[in-house]
Amino acid sequence: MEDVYAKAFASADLEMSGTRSMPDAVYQAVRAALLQGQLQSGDVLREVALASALGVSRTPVREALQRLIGEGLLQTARSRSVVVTTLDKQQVLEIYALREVLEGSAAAFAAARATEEDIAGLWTLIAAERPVLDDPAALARLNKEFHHRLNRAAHNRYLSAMVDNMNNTLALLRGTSLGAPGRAAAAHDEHRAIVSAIEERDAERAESVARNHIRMAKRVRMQMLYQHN
Amino acid sequence: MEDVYAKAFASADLEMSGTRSMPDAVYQAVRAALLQGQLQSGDVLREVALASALGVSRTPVREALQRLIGEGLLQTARSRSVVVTTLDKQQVLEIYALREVLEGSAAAFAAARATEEDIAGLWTLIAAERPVLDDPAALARLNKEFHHRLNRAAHNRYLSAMVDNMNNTLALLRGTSLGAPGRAAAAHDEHRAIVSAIEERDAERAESVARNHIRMAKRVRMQMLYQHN
DNA sequence: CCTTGCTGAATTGTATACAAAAATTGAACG
DNA sequence: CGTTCAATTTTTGTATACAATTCAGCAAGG
Repeated sequence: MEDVYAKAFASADLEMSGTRSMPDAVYQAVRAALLQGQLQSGDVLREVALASALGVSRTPVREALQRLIGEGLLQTARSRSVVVTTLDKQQVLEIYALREVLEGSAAAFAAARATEEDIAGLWTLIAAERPVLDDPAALARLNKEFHHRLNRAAHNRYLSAMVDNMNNTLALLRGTSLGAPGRAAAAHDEHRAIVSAIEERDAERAESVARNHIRMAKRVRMQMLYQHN
Repeated sequence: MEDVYAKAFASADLEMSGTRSMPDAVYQAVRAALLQGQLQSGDVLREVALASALGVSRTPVREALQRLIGEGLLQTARSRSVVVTTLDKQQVLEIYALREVLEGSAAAFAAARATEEDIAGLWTLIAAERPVLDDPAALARLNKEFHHRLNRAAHNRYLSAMVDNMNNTLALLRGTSLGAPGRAAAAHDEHRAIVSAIEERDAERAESVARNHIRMAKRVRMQMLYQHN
């Protein structure tokens, strides 16, 4: 009875604070377990096990799982069972291709629409990166927050939702590209270039450097995953 | 007892053919009613009414509604009730801004990756437009199919899903911009320009004309909705 | 005439019972 | 030793019961 949930939801006693509904609390808990890697590609999620681990009935669990399936973090196997999504090489390439488009546009939009507060917040995050450039885990957290805030600075909720979704899906891949030698410093510089362009309201340059940033991340990622391209 | 479901699901006896599950059949039925305008922005969807209209219990209905909420076609009001999404002007602008990015990229990708069959299919659809240029309803159907096929020709499933989702959301707005004087013929020409660029494998031009096509559609739509810009 | 608060009806949220489907086990057989 | 099939168990799908919440109508008071 090797129970994956014991480990994934050990201390997670359903933070109902800040969440309106019970399915939402389950959603948050499972999502966190996915993004933090406590659940990995291919892992099966069983309704009763999840329900008892979280102290609710199957009904809200099912709703939460459905939602995560809709977002692409989970998928149904042909036997009805729900598993953590596995991305093949082609899917990873498609996601990065789209991410380049979306984050490039987000940067361009941000150059036109970001508020001074948006820009100040981005600089603060970049400053926070410097002391942890050799701590991939801490840097990954900051990096995620940086991209989230950058996308929000575009002030287009549909765009933000889509980019966040793409980035969450990529989080299913184990490890972070920021651990590769020299990548941390390079990413830090690229972040600065993006925010500089936004600050100068240069949409064209913002898009260009943002796209370049994603291409670099893709290159490192593909090397880590498949040792080529 | 003014029942909106009687009209929306009168003859819809749950096409379970071609759909794997019951919630999926409900999803298809509600989605069709939404896209065909039998349900309009603000309409409330009640679980028991829907369930009895479709001859199932509330459980699969709830799953279908959750899915449609996730896609943005439905939304929950603060009182827990589920209503058809209402888009305000700002949301429409954001969707068109994103659509310009996405369909532009789709056209650019298609220029690189479309198969000969993809291109032939697009020409066939364009040819089918000509005889119905003065029938907005028929043209709208063909137009939807054209954009769907164009996006698929990009061969990026995430991009396709996102564009389709944006277009479905826009379908919640009543009427079609293709009814505006001269718009049908113009859109027809723009479609030809897009496919020509793709056929010539000119990604830059494909993106440019596709973006222009969306901008034109936006302009007409905003005029229809708000009588300006 | 408008507001406020109460009561009953309607509606959604959650749990659970039961049915259907899938997975597993183990025994028989090659 | 491996394969196949049947019986058992597990797991998911659907319906339904019950609880909690929200809504509607109406009466009393300002």
